[in-house]
Amino acid sequence: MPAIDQFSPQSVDSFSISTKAAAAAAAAMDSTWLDTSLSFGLNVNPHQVTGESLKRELYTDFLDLGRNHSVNQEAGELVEKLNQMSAENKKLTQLLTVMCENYTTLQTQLKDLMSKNNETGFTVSKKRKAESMDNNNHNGVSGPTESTSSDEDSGKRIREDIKTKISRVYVRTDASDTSLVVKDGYQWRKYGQKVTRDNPSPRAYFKCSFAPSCPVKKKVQRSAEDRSVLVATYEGEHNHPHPSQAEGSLGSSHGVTLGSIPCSASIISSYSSGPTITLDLTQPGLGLTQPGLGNNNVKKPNEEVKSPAFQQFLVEQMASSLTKDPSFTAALAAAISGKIQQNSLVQKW
DNA sequence: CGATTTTGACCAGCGC
DNA sequence: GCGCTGGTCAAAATCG
Repeated sequence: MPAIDQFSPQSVDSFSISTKAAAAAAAAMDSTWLDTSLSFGLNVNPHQVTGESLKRELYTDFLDLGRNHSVNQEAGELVEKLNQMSAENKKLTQLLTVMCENYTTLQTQLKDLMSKNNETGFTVSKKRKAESMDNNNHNGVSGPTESTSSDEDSGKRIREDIKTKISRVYVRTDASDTSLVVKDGYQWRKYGQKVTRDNPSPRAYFKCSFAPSCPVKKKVQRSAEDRSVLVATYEGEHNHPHPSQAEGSLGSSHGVTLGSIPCSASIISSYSSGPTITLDLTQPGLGLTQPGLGNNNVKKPNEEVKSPAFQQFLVEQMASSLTKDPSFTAALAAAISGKIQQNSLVQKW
């Protein structure tokens, strides 16, 4: 599962380590290098530096600096900046450590839930005949004409035992955005739209573009409680590869993938019965919570959670959430610029 | 010009 | 049986 590996704890650890190294370097600079630079500024002493040419160069530089500016002031500002950077690096390191821990915890919980689900399975009783027939026709050869009245009773029994994959995904979008589009990487063909009784927002009905060979259907409707949340209900399983995977190139993830969801979202995947799992990526702790989105029935995670497509979805959402978080990007930028500054200063000195 | 979306009509299940 | 409701169909419109 390459997508998961891209955000593996190992990779986070390595980044964390490198950030720690940067922080350590900054701390070291605070105690030694900065003191040296300060001493240059206040009382230039080239004999503290080894290498005659370097000493001369530094001495000349600082004499020039002293002529043009207040060296003391500049050194003070530099010390302040580097202290800030050091503190920021430490904060970032801590954040990454916490994030890594949370990620590991979340992964463990997800595995637990999936294994539990695999043990128990679930049964959905269908209200509508049509739905049941759709569920029976996963090979895509669908249509009421295939059902005969003679096997109605046995059909009923079969329908009762039908195990259909129904997953629900909540996507936070702009409330003013009226489009009922949930970009999940697959291609869908809209075949209907209805206003339902319990929700003033219209419900859109989609079929997979690979239909009739692919039986998957999707319903998208805004949440009645929170109009900024789109509720996408998936029925069935795709019997073809994810378009982005089918492309077979590494760059495919830049195309129509789940990462293109126009939001950093709270994503909830669930069965139509069982505990609902809310993966709230907007929370710093990436914690599991119970949603208040009107699902009075408790829901279980679907096997779809286990599918590469969905895991890629999760990973991309995590990455998206991180990259869209201004504080995270600012801290990252500070860390990187700190490193670059450090390197350039080391080269110069 | 083919694919997709829109939208009113139709169908089927359910409750009364 | 009738009405309500959710889901689907299919012709027309729209889009690329």
